Amino acid sequence: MESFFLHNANLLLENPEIAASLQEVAIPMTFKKGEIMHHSNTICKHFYLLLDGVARVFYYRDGKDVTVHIAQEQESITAIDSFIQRKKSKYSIEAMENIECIAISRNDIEELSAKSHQFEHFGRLFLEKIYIDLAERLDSLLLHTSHERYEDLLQKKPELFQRVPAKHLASFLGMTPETFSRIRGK
Amino acid sequence: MESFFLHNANLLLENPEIAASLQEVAIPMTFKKGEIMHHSNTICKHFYLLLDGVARVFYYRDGKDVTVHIAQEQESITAIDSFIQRKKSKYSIEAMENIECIAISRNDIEELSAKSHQFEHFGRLFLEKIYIDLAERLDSLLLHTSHERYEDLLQKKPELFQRVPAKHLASFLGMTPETFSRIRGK
DNA sequence: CGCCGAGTTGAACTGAATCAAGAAACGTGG
DNA sequence: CCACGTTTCTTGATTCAGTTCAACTCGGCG
Repeated sequence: MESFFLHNANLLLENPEIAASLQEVAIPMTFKKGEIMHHSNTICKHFYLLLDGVARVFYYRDGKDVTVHIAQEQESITAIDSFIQRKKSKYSIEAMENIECIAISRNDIEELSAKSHQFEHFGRLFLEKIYIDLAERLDSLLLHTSHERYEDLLQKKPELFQRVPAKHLASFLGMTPETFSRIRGK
Repeated sequence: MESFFLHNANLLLENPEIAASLQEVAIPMTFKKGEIMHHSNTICKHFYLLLDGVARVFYYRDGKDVTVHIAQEQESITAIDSFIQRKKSKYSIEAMENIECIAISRNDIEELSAKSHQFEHFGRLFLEKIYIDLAERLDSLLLHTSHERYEDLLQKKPELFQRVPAKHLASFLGMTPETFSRIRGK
């Protein structure tokens, strides 16, 4: 397993033409720690590439706050359901540190895709990548124990354990804070 | 939740130009019940659109046969990991009834995508769709009990309960055959 | 007929959730 | 910079859904 749904945006930025197109429409934005970058039940109009800081996507599952995605620098984050389906999202996005990022609007992405075959192509590649990530995440949740998922994340993204509150890592890994704490305490 | 990962291929066929392009490269194929349409540990070169019959994608998770996708008529099936990443797949595909289908090779899809912006566009839409399906499947497994997942599938795809052996439905729903049987017996 | 895989049923087990309560960390205002 | 209240984390006891293991039944097919 590679990224555990932490999308690396390099795919988009490493191609000069794509990067240049994105430059033109990118809007630099900042968010303060704790700020909600996107509110659930609204349409998410932006796709964010983080330059600094950590953010998470979460929603309320049976009244409980569940984190489904965490992104750091060089990674992307959006309310994917809304972004794809152009309907109100069940997800919110929260800045967990002060964030510097660039935002690209859904409309601009559509326009660039319509205009440029190559851009459309990279859009497809990006979706292929996050699809595989998601399939791996699903496998991990079904196949591995809480212990194994904890160790896996610890190995792949140790920084997160310093930067993100334990309760959010716990729900991201599909376990309760109590279980997370017990595993941490060996 | 809509499709529980049962991709409907109408997206591809309802557009006349796309359908016509696909016609040109589509290879009609048949498989007998029980036949393996794709062997794991080989590269899956085809994407199948089923015209008649039921097939499943499965792999061995800790030595156990786990079904991860089931497709009927008008739906598509492939070893998605291999198809996207062009590497050996961990999945196999098995015909659970005699199958009539058309096969489209990965190469042809790539060529059509390179040649036709519109085709590329539909490729992207298709991926968006299966991404949302997969996200819903993940949610379902985390949020709902075995009971609820059973009822959900029963309501959405009652035909499958006649056509597919219980043990495969069980693993598809993320439970043991015993649990499946107990739920079925009310 | 007799076999064999599939399905059912029962009993014991278990990983993780839940409930509860105390300790530590945080941040906000004085 | 400290005090206080709130949130987060830890630790323990209990519960539960679902797995595992095992035995038995059924139905199709040689």
